This record gives sequence, C-alpha cells and structure tokens, in this order.
Amino acid sequence: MSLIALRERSRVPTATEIDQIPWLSQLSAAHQSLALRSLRVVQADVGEQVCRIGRPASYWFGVIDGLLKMSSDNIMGTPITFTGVPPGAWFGEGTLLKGEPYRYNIEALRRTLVAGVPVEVFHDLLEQSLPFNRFVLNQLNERLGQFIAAREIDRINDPDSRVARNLSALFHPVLYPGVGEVLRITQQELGYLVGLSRQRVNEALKVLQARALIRIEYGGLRVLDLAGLRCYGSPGS
DNA sequence: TCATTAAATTGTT
DNA sequence: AACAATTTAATGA
Repeated sequence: MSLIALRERSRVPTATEIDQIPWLSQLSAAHQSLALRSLRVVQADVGEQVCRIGRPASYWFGVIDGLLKMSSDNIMGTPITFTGVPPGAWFGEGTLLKGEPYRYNIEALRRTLVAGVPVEVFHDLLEQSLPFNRFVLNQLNERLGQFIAAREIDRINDPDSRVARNLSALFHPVLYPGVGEVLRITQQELGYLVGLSRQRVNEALKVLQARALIRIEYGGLRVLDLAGLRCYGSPGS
C-alpha cells in the first residue's frame, strides 16, 4: 500500500469543496480565512493510505467526497477494527491533541477527495476559536459512543444485524453531516467494511429493504428508518 | 439533445 | 467465483 504524498499532490480546494466542510461556517471570518489559507485537498485513489500507524501526526483530515476505511492494527498484526469514514467526517484530533503518532490506518475504499489542515493551524484554531473547540469537543464525545457501539457490533455474528448496525453508524448525523439520507456506497465496498462477501451483503440489504428500513439504489442506498437500523436484531425488536 | 458504447454495479447461481 | 442483467457515464454526431 502506498502512502499518499499530501505535500506534492495537494491543491487548493474549490468553493463547492469548501462547502462540504461542516465546521468552517461556524467560525468567525478571521478564523475562516486562517483555516482557508492552509487548507489543502488531495485525491486518494483506491487502496492508497491517507495516514499510517506510527507515522507522526501532521494533519487533521476530513473527507470531502468518497469513502475511507479506518482500520486499527492489533499487536498480533491482524487488522481488526474497521470503521467507515464517509463525507463530512473529520478525524485525527485525538492524536493531534496528544502529540502522538497516528494509531490507525486510513485507506481509500474508492477514489476519495481528502482535505487536510496542518497541525500548527489546528492548534492555533483550538487556542483562538471557541466555536472550533465546540466542534472538536462534540466530535470527541460522539465518537466515544461510536466506539462503544463498534465493540458490540464486533460480537454480533448474524450478518444481517452486522450490516444494519454498521449502516446506522455510517449515517450518524453529528459525526457525518455530509451523509444525507442517501449514502453513496456500493455493496462491494460495504462488504469490505463489514467483513462479508458482496453476495451476503446483497442478501442482508434485501432483508433490510423488506423490513422498510432502507431502500436499495444503484451505487448506494437510502435510509428510511435510522432508529430501526440502530436496534436491529436486539431484544427490543 | 440524442444515440451508441463502455464501464460500473447489481442480482443470481 | 462466475455470469447475465441493469444502470450510469462517456463519447460523438
């Protein structure tokens, strides 16, 4: 796997791309321009890594368009924990705050446009902007809940439930505001994410559609009942 | 704008 | 894993 070279391949984002950054509009004009001065975007091709475990954390990353996969290596060397990173998501603040190297790998599931803010600017904003602090704090808090849910998902062995829970995580409205009611993800990509074959994902999606939780669309799907997905397969339902 | 072709994605075995 | 059917994207008149 090749690590992406942000320094060389990056460019300045366009206006429409900037619109996909959820925290920018909450900042004061001065801080917006501070962020925009250093904001860069780069296109990651399938299989390319945005960041790698052990590398020094130099950027705060966000997804403009596309889909990334976050995988956390085990000590044994077997990659275990997977999480999807859809448009509107920003990540890395935890490691940036602690000044540690990255503790997970991020790789592109499909061609993805990634934005990056240098670590110095991230810290400047953290010191100077209250709205920025709110965003980061909220982000950390919400993600804590995500990880707890992820532990439970890993224990589930029923494929239909796994797919349902993973989908509900991807549609998280606070962490991933860029995801509307339609998520652009192919069944193949969902398979890589959940750890199932494409065929099995296809079966699971049809079950979920039959229960009116989602609607399958070409190259993606639409969520009809997010709450229903979230507790699918649990004793309550 | 429309018709044709290629590529991507899905449904099925 | 392989194949056919379907949808989208690209191309050119």
